[in-house]
Amino acid sequence: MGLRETKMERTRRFIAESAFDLFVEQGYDATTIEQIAAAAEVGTRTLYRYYATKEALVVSFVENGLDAAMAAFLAQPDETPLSEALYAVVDSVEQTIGANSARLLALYDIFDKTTGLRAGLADLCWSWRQRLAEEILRRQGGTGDVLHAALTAASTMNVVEVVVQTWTANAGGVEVADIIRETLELLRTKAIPFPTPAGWRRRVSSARRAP
Amino acid sequence: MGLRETKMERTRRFIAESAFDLFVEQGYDATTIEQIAAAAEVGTRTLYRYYATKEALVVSFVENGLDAAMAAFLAQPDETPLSEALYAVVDSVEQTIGANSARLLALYDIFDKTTGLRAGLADLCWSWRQRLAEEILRRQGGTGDVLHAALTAASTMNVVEVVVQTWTANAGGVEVADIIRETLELLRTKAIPFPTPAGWRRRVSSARRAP
DNA sequence: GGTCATATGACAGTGACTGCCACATTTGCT
DNA sequence: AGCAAATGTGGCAGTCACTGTCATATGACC
Repeated sequence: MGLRETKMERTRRFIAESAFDLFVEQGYDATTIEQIAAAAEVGTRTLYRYYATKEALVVSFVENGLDAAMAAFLAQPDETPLSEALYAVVDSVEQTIGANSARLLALYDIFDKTTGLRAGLADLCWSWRQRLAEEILRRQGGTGDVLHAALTAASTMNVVEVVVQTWTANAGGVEVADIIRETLELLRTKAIPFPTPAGWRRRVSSARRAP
Repeated sequence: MGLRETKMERTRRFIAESAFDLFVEQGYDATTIEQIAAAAEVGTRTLYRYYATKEALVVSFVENGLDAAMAAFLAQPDETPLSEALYAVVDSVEQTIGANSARLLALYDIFDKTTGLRAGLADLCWSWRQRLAEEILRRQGGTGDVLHAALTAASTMNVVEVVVQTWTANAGGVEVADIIRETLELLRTKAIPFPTPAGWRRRVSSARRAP
């Protein structure tokens, strides 16, 4: 790697770091781009070449975590059952949280103190879910059902979101591993009720008793 | 209802209407707030009292649909099985789409032509999911599992999102009712694989074979 | 060491959004 | 009807995120 790229990587990190510190210290809204640029010792125009928006400065941290999770999923060989490959995602999230718990708590504190920041996070989850759906479909060799892939991706993402949310709601006082175990246990033992039109209930339940 | 409120309601509607027309005509980004205010015959300052942000002008349409869906859910008596009450949500969405299909297609066209608008939509879905989870929990008399309620809400929302997305992806060429039927059929017949650690596979599958 | 590519930063400008204040309209009371 | 309080309206000035442009500086390659 050339000197140039090394330097840029360092500035990139330094900018996010400075921004994060300022956000923690005086809040997201109260912090201007100019202040961040000054703290990071770059011009505002340069800052914008590294991070397209102010939001991106915060979201990038979560983005890194999700990228790691996606990588963990893609690293699974195609022979592994899908459910295990999906577990790699959850596992990666656990590791990420475990490795940066203090930082992440501060991060999520910024998130819910600032209405409007959540939108960026929600959007990130959304596009990530899209990508996961595509990967699941590709993994099944294109023979799979698009709808089914979308639902699978969405439901995995739900697990991640619920886990993270539960963890932050408890201010990190509960082990992530425990939350994950509990959530997956719940999914295994207690069916999630899905929408069912009134008329079909009898037919369905009798069909289920009939093999 | 007083004269004042009637008038305000009308302006509110007129503003959104004018904004929508302009967005369709010349694109979201290319339309300024001043133009919208001019078209709606109000001052910009007044416009902001009705819609807090430019984004809200677009999102409000979806918000109305989701509000109707929530109302449909809340209208279900507590005795109805949860799965049927959740169906009321899906059903409401179907009705909304059926009643405004042309308008909604134009709306979603704006959404995916404009990067950054999606965030508002994603956030709306997110907060709506939260509300649904709370209502599910309350419906079960507080005895229910928070995690389970969250997962149920999320998975219902997934159905809605997948249905709407499939419908817009087909540019309205497929009946919403068919998409819904197919999606629910899929959920009924084909289990969604959830994350499972590698070691547990045998134990689980053998447990399942042992009634 | 010279040259080319590319990163930087300053400047001016646009547009979303806000606080403030004077003005107009509705409402409620007599 | 008429007055007063409450509340909606709109203009103006100002802040701040963000962008296009261009001169300058700096690492990369020969």
